[in-house]
Amino acid sequence: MNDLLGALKPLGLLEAVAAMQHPATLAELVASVGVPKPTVHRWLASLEAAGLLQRTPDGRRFELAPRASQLAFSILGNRPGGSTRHEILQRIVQEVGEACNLTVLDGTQVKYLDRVESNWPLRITFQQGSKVPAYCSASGKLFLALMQPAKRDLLLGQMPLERLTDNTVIDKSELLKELSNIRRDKYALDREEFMTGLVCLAVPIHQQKGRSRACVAALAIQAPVTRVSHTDIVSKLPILQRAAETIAATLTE
Amino acid sequence: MNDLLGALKPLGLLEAVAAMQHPATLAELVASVGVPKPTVHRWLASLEAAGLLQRTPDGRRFELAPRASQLAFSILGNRPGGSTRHEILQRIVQEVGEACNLTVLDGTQVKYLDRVESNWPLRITFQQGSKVPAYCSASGKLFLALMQPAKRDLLLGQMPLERLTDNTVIDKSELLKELSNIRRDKYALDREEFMTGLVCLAVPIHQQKGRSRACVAALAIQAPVTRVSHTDIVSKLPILQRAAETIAATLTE
DNA sequence: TATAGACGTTTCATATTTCGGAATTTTCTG
DNA sequence: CAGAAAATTCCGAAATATGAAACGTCTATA
Repeated sequence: MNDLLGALKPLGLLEAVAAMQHPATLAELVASVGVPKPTVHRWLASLEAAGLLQRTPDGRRFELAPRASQLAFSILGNRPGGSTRHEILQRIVQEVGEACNLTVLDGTQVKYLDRVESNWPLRITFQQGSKVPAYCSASGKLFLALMQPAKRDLLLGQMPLERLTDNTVIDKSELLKELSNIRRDKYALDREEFMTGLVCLAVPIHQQKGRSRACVAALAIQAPVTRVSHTDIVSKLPILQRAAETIAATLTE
Repeated sequence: MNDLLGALKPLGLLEAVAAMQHPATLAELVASVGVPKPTVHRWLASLEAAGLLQRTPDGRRFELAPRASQLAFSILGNRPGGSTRHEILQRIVQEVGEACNLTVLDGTQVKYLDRVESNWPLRITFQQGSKVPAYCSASGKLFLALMQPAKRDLLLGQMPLERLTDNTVIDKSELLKELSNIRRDKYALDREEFMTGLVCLAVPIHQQKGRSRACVAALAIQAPVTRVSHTDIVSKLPILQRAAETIAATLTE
C-alpha cells in the first residue's frame, strides 16, 4: 500500500481516506496503512493542518477537506500530457492492430516510456520502463541517425555491438551506412535485428529547441513477422507520422 | 504559497505543477515556490519516484503523472467530501425537476463525477463514472469552447467525429462556429446530438489558477425532449448558473 | 566553431525532524 | 460506575532534510 518514499508517506493516508466510502477513524487507518498508531496520528494532524483533511463534527473521524477538492480539480483541469499521449498510442493500436510504443534514448539504450499492446493472442510483451540496446532497435537507430555526429561517435564508441539474431548488424561501417539511409528516409526499421520474428517501424518526434528541431522521442509499432512482413510494415508509415505530429504538439502546449 | 508543514511541503510542488498550464522546469518551480534549488530538485525526485509527477520526454520539464489523476478522481468520487456538491445537485433536481450532473473532461471524453436523477417515470439513466464523447455533449462542447485554443486544436485533431444521431455535428468548421457561440454565451446546449430525444444544458465551473480562471468542471441538466423543448431548457439557465457559482465558491475558499 | 552563461545535478557537514514504545488521558460500553 | 478500548502525548535515539557551494551539461550568441 504505502510505496511512497520519505517525506511523502503521509500522502498515502490521503489516498487511503479518499478511497474509503465513509469518514475513517484513526484505528481504521492504522489497519489500512499498517503504520504505528502515533505515526498515523501525527500524519493525520499534518494533513488536517494543511487543510487537506478535516474532522467530522463528532471529532473522531476524518474526511476530505476543501483543499483536497481544489487540488483534485486543479489536477483534472490540467490533464497530464502523459495520458494525452497514451490515448494517441491507443488510437494507433486501434488503427494498425499492432503494438505501439513511445521511447526515449537513455544512454546507449532505448527506454520505453509508454506502451499499448495489440489485441492479438500472439503478441510480444515488453513492459514499460524496460530497455533495449540502441544499435539493434528501430527507435534506437533512429536516435543515432538524427543526433549530432559528435555525440553519435561517442555513443557508438562505448556501445558493444553484440549479435543478438542472425540479422543483427554488428559491422560498424554497415551500421553507419544504415544510419545515413535512416536520416534520408526519416524512419527506421528493425528487421528482426533484436529478436527473431519481431519487426518494428519507428518515426521521430521532434521538439522545437531554440532555432533547431531536436528528436527527443520516437514512436514505433512492433509486430510479429508472421503477421506483418518487413516490407508491409512500411505501409503504416503515414498513420505513424501523423500521430507523431500530434504527440509533438503535446510537448509545446 | 507554501503553507504546508514538515513532511507535506513537497505537496506544494504538486499543487504548483497542477496550477501551471505548461509543464514546468525546475527553475520555474524554484521561482514559483521560493525554495532553494537543491531542495526543489529533491522534492521533484520524490514526487517522480512516487508516480505523481513525470518528466516530459525531453527530460527537462515536469508534468502530472497517472497517479495524480487517480488521486484526483478518488478525491472527487469520495462521498464525504462531495456531500456538499451532491446536495447542490439534489437541490437543482428539486427546482427544475430534471436530472442533473457534474462532469470533468477526461481526455477526449466527458466523465460523470456525480449525478442525481429526476423523479419522473420517464428518465434517462446514466451512471456515475461513465463517459460520453466531448464533441456531441453539452458539457464536452463547453470544455472545448473554453480551453486554450492550442489545446483545443490538439484534442479535435485526435477526436474522430462520428454521427450518433441526425443532429450530431460532424463538420469541423460548423463545430468550431458552435464553440465560438458557446464561448460568447457562457453556456452550451446538446440538441439531441448524442442521443435522440435527449436535450441538455451545461454551464461552466471556474477555478482560479494563478492569474486566470480555468473551467475545470461543468454542471448540466438533462431532459427528454418530450418534456423540455430545445428552447425551453434555456429558461433553467439562471438556476444552473447560481448553483455553479456556489460550487465554484468551494474551490476558491 | 568557440565561448559565456544558464540551467540542472551532486556533494557534504550540519541541523532538524521523524519515529514508535510506553505512559497517560479520554471516550465508549455494559 | 467500573473496565475496556481508543485516542493522545512524551521523549530520547535514529534517520532524514537542508542548502551553500562546486560541478557538469546544455544553449545561445558571436
